[in-house]
Amino acid sequence: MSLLDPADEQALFALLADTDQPKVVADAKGSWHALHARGIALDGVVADPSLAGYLCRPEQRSYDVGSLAQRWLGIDLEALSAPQDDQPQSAFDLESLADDAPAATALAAARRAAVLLPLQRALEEQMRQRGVLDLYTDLEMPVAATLTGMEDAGIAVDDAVLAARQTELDARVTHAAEGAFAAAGHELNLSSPKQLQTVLFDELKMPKTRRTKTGYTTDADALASLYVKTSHPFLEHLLEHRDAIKLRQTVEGLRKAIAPDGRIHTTFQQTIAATGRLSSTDPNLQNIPARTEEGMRIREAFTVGDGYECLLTADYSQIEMRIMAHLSGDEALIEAFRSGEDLHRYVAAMVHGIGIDEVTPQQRSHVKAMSYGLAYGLSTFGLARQLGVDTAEAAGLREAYFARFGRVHDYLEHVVEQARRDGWTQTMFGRRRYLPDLNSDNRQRREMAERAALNAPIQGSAADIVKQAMVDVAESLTAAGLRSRMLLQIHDELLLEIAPGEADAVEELVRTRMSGAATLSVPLDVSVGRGATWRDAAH
DNA sequence: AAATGCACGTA
DNA sequence: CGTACGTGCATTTT
Repeated sequence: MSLLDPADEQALFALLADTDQPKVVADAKGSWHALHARGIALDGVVADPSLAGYLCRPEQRSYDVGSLAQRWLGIDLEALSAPQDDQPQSAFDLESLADDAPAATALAAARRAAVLLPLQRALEEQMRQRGVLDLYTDLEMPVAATLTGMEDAGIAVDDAVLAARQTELDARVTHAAEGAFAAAGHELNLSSPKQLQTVLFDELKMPKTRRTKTGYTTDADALASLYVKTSHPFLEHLLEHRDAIKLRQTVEGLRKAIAPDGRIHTTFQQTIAATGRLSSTDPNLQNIPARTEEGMRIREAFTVGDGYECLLTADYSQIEMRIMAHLSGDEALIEAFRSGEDLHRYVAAMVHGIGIDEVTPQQRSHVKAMSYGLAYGLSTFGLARQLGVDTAEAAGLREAYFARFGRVHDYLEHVVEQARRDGWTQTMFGRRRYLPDLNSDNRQRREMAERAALNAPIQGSAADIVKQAMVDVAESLTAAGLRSRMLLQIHDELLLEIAPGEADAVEELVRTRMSGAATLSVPLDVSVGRGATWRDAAH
């Protein structure tokens, strides 16, 4: 039986022949644009990133052709393909298809290829029905092309800097381990939660911490609170060891990832995050340390490459809060952004009914935590824990906050309510997230889905806007004939490599395109920095 | 060898 | 008892 009718076969051949036309496919690894990156247009359009979790079986988040074919065409590719040791990972993995590959292998590959065109039709129809076809063609497809360029460019890394950091961290790890062993009275594996629990709770008789599935937590927060209670030197050394060993493994991973061209080429995943964000792997360049001095010294290793003038970072200020102001339509919060005052001081002044000059640093930081917690569905209990105050005080803060910013509260409730009714949430650009657990009988699952529901439109709209900005920036760079290029996206930040003499023009262009990527009822502020290293640029 | 759990880095 | 990720290690399961 042929899976392909003659018309499909002809269309497939046309598709294969047209190498200029960008084609995106979900291959066996869930990697979208990899094929496009290599200039191999051997595939059809089969998936859309915003369809995570419902084009495939709900419990499954991958987009492999097999499961898509199963769900949308009722074709079981596995059953059609005889198991083969040398079966390629996907139909498009041409290099693994040796000339003398067994006929059955070639047949299996052909079947996977053959299914693509009907699958493309089925999925496009789904996207059309769900109102996300434009999102796919006008945003995700251009983003895929942009990502290809960013991956190919990579970012220059100074291995000498990393080597120096590694030597320092080796010493810190050794020293901390020796101190910990002395304090414990014996050696142990400091990376083993199990062994740590024995030492902390059995040998040293410390008070029990929060429970995990397998025992008691030894996370940094818990260790810090144990240190407050016991002042035991073992805890100091352990925390120091944790910190140093984590940084060391980050540095080691980065060094291993340096390509022969002296640059690191990450892979951006476009179809993983349920909210529409990108993710970064091999290595993950979206979680390079930034908050501590030691972390910033790792960022010093990311440098401007030969033939370029500097790095430029551009990030959105408080983009999620701005989206919340826009989506909720809360006039007070909108005014807070329009005022040009320090946001958190302004909000704190409103919450406490005092003048902006009377806001204490602690009031500001508490209100800041509250504001950020809102978008995550932070509970009163969680807020209290984070601020180190009792739940009554946290509840009071929450009440005062919503007394001034009531529309925010109403909006968040409305989002969840509508999601429960529709089964999905929606971003500003129409990206959906399906949340079947909103009607779960299991309270924990249901409440987790509720937090996800109120977060998804906010995080997801931010992702939409940044993606739009990326497409616009890339288009403007090309249109202006500039040689500067985008290298990384870190959720609300873009990092570019600036060609000689282009810095001012690119900064202007990036500011314009980023702040104009969407029109909100509050301005989209962008802050820009330049420097020879990532650290220096991030100012 | 593969899966799971914990811990921790980023936005 | 705060969302979204990726990675490495230890440990358990297959």
